[in-house]
Amino acid sequence: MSDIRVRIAPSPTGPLHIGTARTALFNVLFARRHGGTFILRLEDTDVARSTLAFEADILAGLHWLGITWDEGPDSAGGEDHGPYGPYRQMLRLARYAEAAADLLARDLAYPCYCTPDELDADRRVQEAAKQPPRYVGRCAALTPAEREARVAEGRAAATRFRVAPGVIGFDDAVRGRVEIDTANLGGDFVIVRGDGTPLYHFTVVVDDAAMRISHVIRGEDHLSNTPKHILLFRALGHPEPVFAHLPLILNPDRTKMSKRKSRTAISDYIAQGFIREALVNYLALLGWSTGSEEEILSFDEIASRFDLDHVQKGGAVFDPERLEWINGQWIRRLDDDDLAARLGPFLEAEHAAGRIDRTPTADEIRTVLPMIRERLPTLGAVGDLIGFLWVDELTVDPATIVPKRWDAATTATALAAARQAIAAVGDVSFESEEIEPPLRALAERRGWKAGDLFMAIRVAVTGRTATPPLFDTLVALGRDRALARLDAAVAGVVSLVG
RNA sequence: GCCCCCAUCGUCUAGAGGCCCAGGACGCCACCCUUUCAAGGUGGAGAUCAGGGGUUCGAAUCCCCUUGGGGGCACCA
Repeated sequence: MSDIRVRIAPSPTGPLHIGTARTALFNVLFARRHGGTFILRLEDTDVARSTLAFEADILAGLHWLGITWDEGPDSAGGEDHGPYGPYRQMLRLARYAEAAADLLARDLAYPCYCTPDELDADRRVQEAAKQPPRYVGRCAALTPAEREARVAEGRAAATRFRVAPGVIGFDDAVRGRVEIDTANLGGDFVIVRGDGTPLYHFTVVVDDAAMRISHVIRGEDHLSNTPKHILLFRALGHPEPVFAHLPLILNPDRTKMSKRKSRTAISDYIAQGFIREALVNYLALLGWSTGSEEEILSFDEIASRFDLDHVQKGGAVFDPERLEWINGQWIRRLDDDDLAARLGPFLEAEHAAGRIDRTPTADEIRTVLPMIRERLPTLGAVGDLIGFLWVDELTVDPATIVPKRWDAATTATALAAARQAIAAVGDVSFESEEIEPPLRALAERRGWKAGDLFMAIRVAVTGRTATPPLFDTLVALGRDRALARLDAAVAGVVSLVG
């Protein structure tokens, strides 16, 4: 195992986001490609917004995608494993406190007694003057006596890190050289809240240092914050990792992908019936490419090709249609048992929602696979596609049964004749090759276009104009039910004739 | 307001000075296949490589400027 160590550090303040999933994916891919270690660390210091439910959603989502970590918590609220634990920040509070005390002792940081109101006021003044927001430094040079006075006032002290003048430069693995003047960092920044809980910029560095992270691969939204992190690494006396900032995933209007404008929760995609192979494939290709024209790739194939050099710099608009196409490609590649098993939950959901009257068995699903596999953009489409197979009372509007070129009388006659022809096919030989010839012969004999006849039958027995191949559908329905539906349809259409 | 990043078909992208008057994929259109819908096949429309200057014998590829877009600037992560 190489000494490459990367991590994903989600915050359990919301369900697993598409962007987090992709960042996690790029990190594992990088680790797997180079024989490194992939770590999962929970950044749960925002106690007000973090929940165990979100934590569970995130871990389950990553597991569902097939993303596994070498170090970190196994499950929500579960045990940590790995030599650098614990891997949830609320369990590492003592370390942050120690690091902060060290910084304080060396005067690299100082206690700040400013109240939120004071800070707000400062910000408003700066805004009015069209100045960039920045900490004014009110507490930067307090004497011991002045500090004691504020404490005596009962003011809580936050800890601020001193930002020294200078230019911070680093070689981003995807963007190249980046240099930022610390004068633009907004002044000394808070690393520990007044209540003693540490803040993100601080914990991320303390932990990345402690966990020996070698490459920080994250979203571009952290690019501007990187100098703060570098300053902290240096203050803590730890070598800086390599940084690699990935392009953002965008809404259709090219702003950072958000819940408001796009579907961002992985669980939504799972619920719609996207499969992990497709999501992984699609996400990997969002911002990265093989450099070749390969499109459909498995996790392992991607892992063997992955590199940071081919990561795009510009943001990428999330394109649901392309995802759906890739999903269809992967669904077609699944073997029967696998596909049937994955379809199960979706059919159960259809049943639970009352759209079908019973949940088909795995065997039943398997027999119907050949006629639906190429017609499923998502697993969730299965109900609309063949749900009619499992409804007891199919209600069909008679008017929809009449083909465009036909009138009701012709339709009634044709359906009745078709009913006879189908009934003539015995129960034992009720196969599509046995059903088709007599129906075609019937159409020819009466001068009907076969397509019209078939369409009338199709709508009569399924209630839809778009279905899997008709004869396979009739077989799947079974002779008795097919005939019963035909009878009902004839009656309906006859009533139309009046 | 300040700082940083980015810029090839509508979208995802190939392209790392001549192989490019720019290739693939999604989507779109047409045709083929066909009982509908898909899938599949074939073909097509679609990008003066954001614009303008350079450098070079030669630039989508290098440099500069402009424009546009995005991100960041919290006692959020």
